[in-house]
Amino acid sequence: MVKKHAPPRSAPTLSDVAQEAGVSTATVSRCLNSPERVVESTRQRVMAAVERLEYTPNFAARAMVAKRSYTIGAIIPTMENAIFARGLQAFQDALSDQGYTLLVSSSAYRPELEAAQIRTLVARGADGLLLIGHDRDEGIYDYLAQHRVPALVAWSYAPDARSPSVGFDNRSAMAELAQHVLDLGHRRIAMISGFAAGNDRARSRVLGARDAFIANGLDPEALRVVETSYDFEKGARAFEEIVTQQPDVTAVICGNDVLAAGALQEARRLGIAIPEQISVTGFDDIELAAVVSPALTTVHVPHREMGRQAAHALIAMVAAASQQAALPDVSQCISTKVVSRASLSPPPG
Amino acid sequence: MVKKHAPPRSAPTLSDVAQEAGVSTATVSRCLNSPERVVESTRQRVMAAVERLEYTPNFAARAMVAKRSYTIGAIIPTMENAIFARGLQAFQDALSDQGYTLLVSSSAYRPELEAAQIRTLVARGADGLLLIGHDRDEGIYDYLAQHRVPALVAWSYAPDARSPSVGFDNRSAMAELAQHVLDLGHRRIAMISGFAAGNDRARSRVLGARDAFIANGLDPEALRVVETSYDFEKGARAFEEIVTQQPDVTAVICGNDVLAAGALQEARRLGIAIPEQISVTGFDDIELAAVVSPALTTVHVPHREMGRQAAHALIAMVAAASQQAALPDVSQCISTKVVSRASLSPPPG
DNA sequence: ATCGTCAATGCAAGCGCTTACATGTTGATT
DNA sequence: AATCAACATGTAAGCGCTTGCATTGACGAT
Repeated sequence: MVKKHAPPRSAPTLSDVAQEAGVSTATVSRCLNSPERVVESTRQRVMAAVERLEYTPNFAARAMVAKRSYTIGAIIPTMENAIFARGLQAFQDALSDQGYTLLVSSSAYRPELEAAQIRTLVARGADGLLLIGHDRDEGIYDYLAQHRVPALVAWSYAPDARSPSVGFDNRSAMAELAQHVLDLGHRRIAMISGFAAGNDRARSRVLGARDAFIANGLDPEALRVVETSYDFEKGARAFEEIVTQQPDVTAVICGNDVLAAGALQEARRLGIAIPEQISVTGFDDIELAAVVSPALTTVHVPHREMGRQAAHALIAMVAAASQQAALPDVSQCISTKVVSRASLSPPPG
Repeated sequence: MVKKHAPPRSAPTLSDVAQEAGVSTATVSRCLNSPERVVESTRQRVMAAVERLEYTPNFAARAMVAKRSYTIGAIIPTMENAIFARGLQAFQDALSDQGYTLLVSSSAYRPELEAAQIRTLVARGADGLLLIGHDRDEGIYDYLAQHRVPALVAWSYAPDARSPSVGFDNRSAMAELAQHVLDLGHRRIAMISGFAAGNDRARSRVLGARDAFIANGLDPEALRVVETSYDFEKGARAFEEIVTQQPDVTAVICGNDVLAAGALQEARRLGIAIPEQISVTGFDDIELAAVVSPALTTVHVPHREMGRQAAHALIAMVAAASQQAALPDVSQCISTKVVSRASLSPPPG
């Protein structure tokens, strides 16, 4: 007779544990979810059975009945560069602490992809969503509202937008940085910006720079802006374009550190001394900013702090939503500050 | 009399659709999952109802009965720096193309955290897991086997390890780079490595460097190794330690580009010219490597390619597992190559 | 006309869990 | 000793879906 293997025991279920411990499934469930409701002695017996069987509750089943998945979705424009990485890491850490899991997607800065991913995440039962920036189709907010999935916007603070946000004021942050540039005496300034379409952060930063021009009695249109995608290489190309077409610029304000690093690299290639001939500034203060040479003068954004706050805010929203309560006001403006490093100095001459 | 709102219609279910279309739930389910099994006319009626109600299947319910979640979990040591970002992005893109969603966690290089996260992801019903490196407790592999969750290791190739892997040969890649260093005439060499404990990649890289020493008839113990965590600042400190204690070194091999960038920064601070006084090398070839100055000589790892391949491999494993089939052999060694840039030159003198 | 066949559809079980409600125990109170 | 909280535990319904099996009816063959 052929020796029978033990049937490939598939994952133990609640009732396996119940049987093993000699109690009902309800008791096991209670041990796991509200241990105070079951008496010490039973609990120990149950827990022992749980250990012995290496039981782990089936998530789908739990989510189905609880109508909560303890999952948060995040859709970021890209995972490739470090812009969102640090903040997202902090976001995830804070989430884990509260027993939530993170589902991430990246949209490659493409609105239609983002919309599709939002639907996917909602269909997957995400309890809440983290979105970057405010700029998106109204219909998406309707969809979210209808499905009762709270969404929080990060990386951009806008108190009266459709969604609450935990972020910073891109516009005034950039205005402050531009003011530094102007204070040093620069007047022929160009800006390399991320594409403005569908990106309120990029747009606000340009507006901020122009604000500073206005505040100094200058024509804001004198700020030449080159738009491109957030990419080293693109930053380099934009810088090249600027110095070719406008050889007299003395400062180039970049929409973020990645673009600025690209500009620096191109400058080196072209033999342009930074900051002696041209000053360059960044935005975000990712690690890169301090490592390139010359180190970048940039706007420091406390990404970790923002990520953590965003997690708490979103969890609060989810909790409120699950009790049908009114959404709490969780919006928060995280403050930024300009950090001065070597890449910015007075104009030559 | 108070005007009643329509009851906050919660998400429509299969049976809502069935009723709307005048068919049974089974038919609706079939329309959605195997449309060829239902006749054209009925299908149209059902689809119309689906549209009208804006029905989206409940994911948890589906996952529960199908025992498939179309979710892949990935646990990476950190999201903070760009080491894993690019590969993970490619991994995610490939996954999305196949209808899978990615669940990510980061373990902060802490084994116990990683173990906990593996359990969480399995409990969450991940169909498969992407893990970085081979080094972990045997028990984890047992756990995974018992739960029938296929796991693929990436960033490290080891054909006879417990798990299949899609990665590169850290050891020989580093040996090749070290050979370049030796070829230039360097003999007093130090290495800044990531912590070796629990990190086979870090260990292999050190071994690789020693291999090159041996191949050149040198004492492998002559390679002084400083271990630290993968962090700019730590790289800087380690570099400082090395040049203080061994002022005669002419080359510092770093375990990755982040450490190397830290070393570069510290060298600048100390007024040490790279590569004139000391050469520095990295590993990974993340974008950073080309942007710092001097640009880093490093080992180029095709992260995107690796991510994509890993996704396909893992999906194949999941498919096999779900049909109880034997796991296909998906292991793959991705080839790397040394890229020479300015940070490495012959020793002074 | 009768029967068999097969495609289309319906019926109903059950996935693993939570929870309202029912039942059983205990000990304090009178 | 009888009564009754108050609490511990069990019973069982059902969450939304898929799927094996039963049923129906149309059609061609006899």
